[in-house]
Parts: sequence; C-alpha cells; structure tokens
Amino acid sequence: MKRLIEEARALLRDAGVREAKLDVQRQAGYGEVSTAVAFELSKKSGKDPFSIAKQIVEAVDTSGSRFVSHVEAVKPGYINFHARWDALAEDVIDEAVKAGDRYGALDVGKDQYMLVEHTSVNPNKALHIGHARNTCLGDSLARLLTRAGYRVAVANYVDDSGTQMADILLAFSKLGYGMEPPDGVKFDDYCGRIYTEVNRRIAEDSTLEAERRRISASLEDIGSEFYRLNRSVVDRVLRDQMRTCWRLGARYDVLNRESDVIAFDLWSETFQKLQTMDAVYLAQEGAKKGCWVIKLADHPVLSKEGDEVLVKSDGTTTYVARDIAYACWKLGAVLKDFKYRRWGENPDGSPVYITDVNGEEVLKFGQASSTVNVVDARQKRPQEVVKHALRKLGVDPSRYIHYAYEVVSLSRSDAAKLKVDVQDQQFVHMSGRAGVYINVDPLLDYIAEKAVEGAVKRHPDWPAEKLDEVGEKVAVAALRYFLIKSDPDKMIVFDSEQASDIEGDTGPYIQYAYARASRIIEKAEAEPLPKPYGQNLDDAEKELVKVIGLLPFVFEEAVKILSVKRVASYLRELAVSFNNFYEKCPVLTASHDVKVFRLALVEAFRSALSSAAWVAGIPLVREM
RNA sequence: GGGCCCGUGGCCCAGAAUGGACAGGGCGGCGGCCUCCUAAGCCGUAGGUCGUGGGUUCAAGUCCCACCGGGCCCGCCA
Repeated sequence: MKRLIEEARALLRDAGVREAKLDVQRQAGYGEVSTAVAFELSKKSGKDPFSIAKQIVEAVDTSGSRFVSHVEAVKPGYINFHARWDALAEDVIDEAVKAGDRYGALDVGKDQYMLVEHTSVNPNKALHIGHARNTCLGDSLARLLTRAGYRVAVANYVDDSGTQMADILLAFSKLGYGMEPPDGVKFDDYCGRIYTEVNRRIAEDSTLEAERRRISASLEDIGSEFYRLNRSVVDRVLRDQMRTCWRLGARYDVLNRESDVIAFDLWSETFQKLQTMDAVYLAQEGAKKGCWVIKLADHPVLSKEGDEVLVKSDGTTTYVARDIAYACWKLGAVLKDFKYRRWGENPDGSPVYITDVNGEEVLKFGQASSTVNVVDARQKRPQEVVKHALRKLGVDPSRYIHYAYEVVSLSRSDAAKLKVDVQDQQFVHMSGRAGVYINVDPLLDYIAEKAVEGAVKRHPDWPAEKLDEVGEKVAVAALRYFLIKSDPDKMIVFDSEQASDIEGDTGPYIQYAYARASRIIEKAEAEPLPKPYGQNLDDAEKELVKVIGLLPFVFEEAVKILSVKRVASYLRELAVSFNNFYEKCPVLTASHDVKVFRLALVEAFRSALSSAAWVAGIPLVREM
C-alpha cells in the first residue's frame, strides 16, 4: 500500500505537482488513493479546481506504473488514483503474511524508552469497571507503543500510605472483622465491602473518626504494629487486584509504592532543586502560613487559583509533592533511585518487581524518554501542577503526558439494582465509600456465562473446559472493546446489559471473524500459495485487500495521537470487510486458482486482525 | 467566581490531531437469508434542524465567538 502511495506521489511530481497530500481512500468508488491538491492550487491561482485537476491528470503518464492503473479528475476537483489490483493484492498480501501477527509494526520509537503507568488503584478494594477503563486504556497504549518500536516498561503506582488504608485497619483491629474473607469472596473484594461498612459506622459513631485518625498517624511509625499490618493487607489486596488485571490481559514490569517514594527520599533532592530554581517559598502569612508552596503566578491558568502547598506546616509532604518527586524520578531529573525485589510473574512469564528499601535488585526503570500516566480527568489540575514543576526544573514538560480519561458511571437500571435511589437522574456516579460500584470480576463472570450459553448451542459436544476457556476470552474481548472504543474524553454511562452484549459492534464480533477465517484455513487442503494473484477481483476482495493494507497507516496515526480507539475502530472495519468477503466469496469450493488466492487473502486477513487485536488486548480463538 | 470536558436519528456511539466528494455503524422496529467455509453472521427497509445563534472559507459535524443543556475540577485529602 505504501508503494502505491509513493508511486502516485512520483506520478504527480512528474506531472509538475511538487508537494501533494495523498490519502488512502476509505470509501469505495473513489479510487484507492486520492488528493485534494487541486483545491489548494486553485486558492493560489484563482482558477477552477476541477479544470486544474483535469490539467494535472492529463499530464500524468501511468504507462510505466506497476500499481496505478489509471488516474481521473472528479467533480469538484479531486484526483483519484485507481490501483492495479493484481499488483496491489500481491504487495499487501505478501507483506501481511510475511509479518504475521506483528504485521504493521513500526520503528518510530526506535531507541526511545517509554514508561507507561496505569491501573494505580488504591490497595483497599477490588477493581471496579472505572478502574478497568484505566487498565485497558493503559495496557493498550503500552502495547501500541511496543508495536511502534518503543522500549516500554509498565508501572503500577501503589498508594499504600495514607488515610484510605486506615478504614480497613480500623475494621481489623477494633471492629472485630476477621482477616479471612467468607468463602468465595476475594480478599480485595472483602476489603472493599468493609470499607463501605466502616464508613457507614463512622458516620453514625464519631468516636471511630478519632480512632481512624490515630491509626492513620501511627502508620508513619515504621515498624509499628499498624505499619506491619498495613503492609500485609496492602500486599494481599495487591495480589488479588493483579489477578484481575492479568485476567483483563494486562502486564506490568514494576510496582512502585508511594511509601517508597518517601522511604527512598526522592523528595528532598527534588525539594532542594525547586528551592534552587526559586520555584517554591515558605508562606509567611495567610491561610497557608508555615507551608512550603509552589509559585503558580506565572502559570496562565493555575495562577488564578492560588499557589499549591507542597510541604504542610507539620513538615509532611502533600500528595502533589510526592507526585512531583516521582515524576522527576521517571524523567531522570533526580539522581536518587529505588531498589527492587522480585514480587511475582506475569502470565507471559516475565518478572514483576516491586520497590523495596531492603531490595537487592538494582534496575533502571526511571530516566524515561517520555512517560505516559493514565489518570482520570478529575486530576487534570494536580497533573498540571506537576508539569509546571517539571518546567521549572528545566525538564521539557511535553515529556510528561497525562493521558486523561473520563469516569465511568452507572446507568439508571444498574444503579437501581444496587438499591440506589435514582430519582430522575440519568446516571449515577460510582462510589466505593457508598458501596455503589460494579466490580470487574463478577462482570466478566456474567459475560462469560452468557457466552457459554451461546457456545453450548453451537457445540453440544464441547467439554466444559473448552466452553469455559472460550467464554472467558469472549468476556474479556467484550469488556475491553467496550471500554476502549469510546472517546476517552467522554463519560461512559455503563449498563451491564449493553456491555455484556456479544452481538453487533462488540469485541466478540471481531473474534468471530477471526474464528471463521481460521476454520477456512484449517479445512483447506490446498496451501495458501502466494500466486497466482487474482485478476478480476470481486469488490469484496478488493475492499478486504485495501483494509488489510491500511493497518500500518492506522498504527502510525494511532501512535501519533495516542489513540487506542483508532485501533478499535479499525478492527471493526476489518472484521466487517472480512464478513462481507465471507458472504460473497466462497473459498473452499472455488476453482483452484481462485481458491489459492483467496486462501492467501484469508491468511493475510488473519495477520492484520491478530496484530491489531493484540494491541487492543482482544484475545482470539480459532473456533467459538 | 475561574478553568476543563461533552452535546450527531427513539437509545448508544464513529466521523474532531491536518476543514473537502452522499454524516457512517450498532441497539431497538419492520421484512428477508442456514441442502453452501460456524446465522455471535449477512442483506433490505424506516428513522437526521450534526444543542442554538453568529462568524471565517470556494467549502464547516470539523476552525473562531457567544449562548443553552449536562458532567467534572478549584483542601495544610489522596
């Protein structure tokens, strides 16, 4: 496909058009590559764009072309290049089949190291669907960057210090909650339920509030009973959370604990530098008297809201201060570094490390070329303060990317199921404190159950294990596609019936196209030979060739604007093209030459789909 | 009060980085297609002031301004 564009560009150059923007034409009927260059030229010369286009087309000589069959000037002034399908099909199919499930890989990220951080759920509860949006976006971004040739490491920030843990510890130490969850309940889920209950009890009994504060304070005392209890609770919750993340297909390289940002003292070095750069000052009066605050006066927007406290009057740091220090570590603006120990293993066998003051492992996860932080849109302001601080420290703030996404809320009907009084609201925000949330694990179970119901009808002979395996993959595909396909700037009003749909514009639709293709390949006795390449292709074949050829461009665009959604919509487009081909073009019963060509086309389709599905995190099955 | 985001058929959403060829798809509705590679599919059909009003342009769903409606953020919390 690239060669078709290059050839079109060369033809234009020979015809006297030095610079032209060429687009691969998505719609059928307007050629395969087109340009609106005549419109631009008409702006300069004042002449009618259509006559300019005609003039250019007359000057184009396609007689020596391999990929271009003919060129035409159309209506208002477009110039459309039509492909020679035998050559284009050969080019696209060869490239896709050769590259296999890495088809479309780029090298734009060569020699660059990207640190992607996502998930970062407080370790006092199980993942709900809002967290899943974060994890799925972040994991797919990491995959996209990997496919684009970057060296990528994935971090999960574990906010293990602070007050949100105190509720759970209060429950275990004073309110008589046992450390073991009831049968069939995961520990993280159990903690989430406790968290809700404790908050209700604190609202009723104010003495508990003081108790919680005391626990919160004693957490600072390293080696204390509460400190040790906290560590063990955090680790148990984290292990359960990670099981859910793995279930969703995510993987991680490192778990960075907030308590270790403090323990390794990344802050003091950062603080010194901020002082040296005259970016902070000790407030002498007003409400923030006695606090070290960062100057925001020269920030175009933040200046209107007053300076930000970094060090409280009691000498402890705020969350934003720790985030600044951590950002400095990520981008190599401080020299101090963590130590690590091996914590566990991803399903793919790769190690997961965790920060640890007693750790033996010295690893380089900091000093990234750039860092992507998947953090919900409500934190835009603090994230902007971090960027401002980086700028002050001489770090190019564009290296720090806040990948913001909007929250997930619940539909009226889902909220009503949770006994929320919905009144006239169209949606209800989730709240861990209020117990209003839908967790990832039960949702996946529910979708898998629906999928198994469908599979059993089709394959009454399948053993339960196989049904469960496919059901699980269908569930993951459905949820990931659902969370990835919509614009990150838009709030998702989650409805479990809609999200668990496995028909229409869904993840399973994409899996289904792949399964159909796989069955053709399995049943074919002939080899998918590269030749002969089809003459007189059916429209459905042409369309499929074109869409397969599009993938490298899709990756290029997606990586440029960090758009996971772009990959999801491509997958849909690709699967539609295949299903169309599947209906109109029989493969196994076709004549020998046609069959061999179509088999190769099906194989090329599988390459394109598996490559893009990997980025989207959609697991594939050969039959379903 | 200041700032950020969203507004596309009954419902959900593509199309917004770079303005261009009839505004695409799904759900739901109606009507078809399994002696043929899996019907989790395909085809047809009905349904649209792209929130409103201005502006820029040969050309605006897309860019600019104002307004309306919805959401979020502005703590010595994280």
